[in-house]
This record gives sequence, structure tokens and C-alpha cells, in this order.
Amino acid sequence: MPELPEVENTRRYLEEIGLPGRTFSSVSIGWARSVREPALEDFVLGIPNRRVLEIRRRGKYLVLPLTENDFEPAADLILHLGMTGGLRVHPRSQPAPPMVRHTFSLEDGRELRFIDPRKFGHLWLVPDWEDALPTFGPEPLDDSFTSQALAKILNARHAPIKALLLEQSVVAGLGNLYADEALFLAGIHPIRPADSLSGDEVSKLRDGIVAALTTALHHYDQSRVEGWPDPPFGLSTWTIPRRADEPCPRCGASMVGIRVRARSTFFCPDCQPRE
DNA sequence: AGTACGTCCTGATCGC
DNA sequence: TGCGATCAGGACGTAC
Repeated sequence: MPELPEVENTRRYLEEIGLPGRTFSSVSIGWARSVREPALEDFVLGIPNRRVLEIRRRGKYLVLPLTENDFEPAADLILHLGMTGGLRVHPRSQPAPPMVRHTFSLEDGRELRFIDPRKFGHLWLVPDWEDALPTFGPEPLDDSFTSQALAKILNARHAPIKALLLEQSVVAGLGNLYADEALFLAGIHPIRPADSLSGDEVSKLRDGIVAALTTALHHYDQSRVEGWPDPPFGLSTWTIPRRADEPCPRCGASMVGIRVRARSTFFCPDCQPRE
């Protein structure tokens, strides 16, 4: 699933293939419900003749400031990949892969293709992205993501720590897989109430989050992939097994699978004790 | 306000 | 072997 490392990998891919500086000529929306804002006809009218200034990321969202005069941002195009979304830039002559839901044509003869089998991805075209999206928690790869900042948030909440790690208002960019990975690296049981974590545990959790994300990013940087959904999604080379009864990579005990907030959750009962 | 759960989607996998 | 049922989960709406 596209989480922070997959979205960041996509961002770097779009930079490397030279999307910044390119101008859209048109857009084709193949699934109208993907467009969150504005109305579909206004979205389609707002794309042509606008140039991509840069490609930014906030949590799992990609933000593309667009301009008409090369300097002043005229609007922000926001892309969210949902669960199965991916972006590709191909020559228009190249056959489109399956499940392309939206196509942004570029003036250089290429197309930005939004692949999204399950249609959970979303698009916005707004004056200012910060006004269109809800409040985010800290960006976990920024210097501001300290254990003190994390503790302040977690100490005020009693829900299972796993559930809170999935909330973008707690930490921006974590999803189900990296939340499990971070808890494993920190040695913390996923259903521990957030406000029961000691300062030392919160510190280990912060480090686990950073380690899980940076390890994945390093993996993607070693060999840039076009991003989810398309193999290689190489997590199997380093992540904890997401299947019950498989051996814990650290101690060999059988991994346990439970559900937290209707999300599949895997942990090692020996490395992540309940108490 | 904090917490919990249903909903949207469809391809892959499970189970009888 | 075949086919219907279940699973997967990011974010939001609704309910308590």
C-alpha cells in the first residue's frame, strides 16, 4: 500500500523523469468520484496550460503547485494514491498499462497516468493545499519529529498505540505496514494503550518509525521503481512477515496475527510483550 | 472530544 | 475443480 516511502519514491520518480517544468495540455478523468474538489467540469477546465512548478509531499499526499506565468502558483494539484494507486509518465505512443483511471496529457508528448485498480485514490485542484486537507501530525523524517513531540500527542490518548499510528493527525505518512514495522522495531505490543507508554518506550517508538521509513526509502533509492502498484515492491526482503505462524526475524518465535480497528496486525509475542 | 465501526472498490485468495 | 465468500486497507462519515 502506498505509505510515506512509496509516496516519496513516487515523488522522486516524478522529479527524475522531469515532470517539474512540464505543462499540462489536457486531462481525462475516467472515474468522476475520484475528484474531490472542485466540481468535475471545473477540475478539467483548470488543468490545461498550467505548468508544474515542483512536486512536494505531505504525509501520503503529493502536492503539485501549478503556474500560468512561471512564477506565481495559480493552484495546487493534490494527488492521493489511496490503497492501490500509482503514477507513471510514459510517451503517449506507449500502450497504457491496465487500470489507468486518469490521464494528464503533457505538452511534451508524454502522459501522466494515474493507475488505481480499486479507485481509492483522490484528486483535488485548489487555491491552497493546506486549506483543503485536514491537519497533519508531525512529518516523521523532519527534525521536528522528536520523542518529546510524539509523547505529547500519545500521552493524551488512550486508544491502542497501533490504531493511533494509523491516524494522520498523530504522525503523517504511516500506514498499516510501517506501523507494524515500527512497533516491532520498538518492541512494543500493538494494543498497548498509548498513554501507558513510558518515555523510554516513546523514544524507542520514534526511532522505530524513523528506522522503518528510512530503511524503506534507502531500499527504493538503491533502485528507483515506478512505484506501487507494480513489482518489485521489495518489502519482503526486509519487513516482518505479514502472516501468522511465520518465524520472527529476530528471535524465531511464531508471529501472531490479530485485528486492531479492523486492520490486520502482526507482531512477535516474545519481542513485543503485552506488559 | 475520543473512540469505534461501516463504507467505498476490485483483484487475489480462501474454503467448501 | 469450480465458484461464491472473504480479505485487503486509507480516509471519511456517522454513531455512541
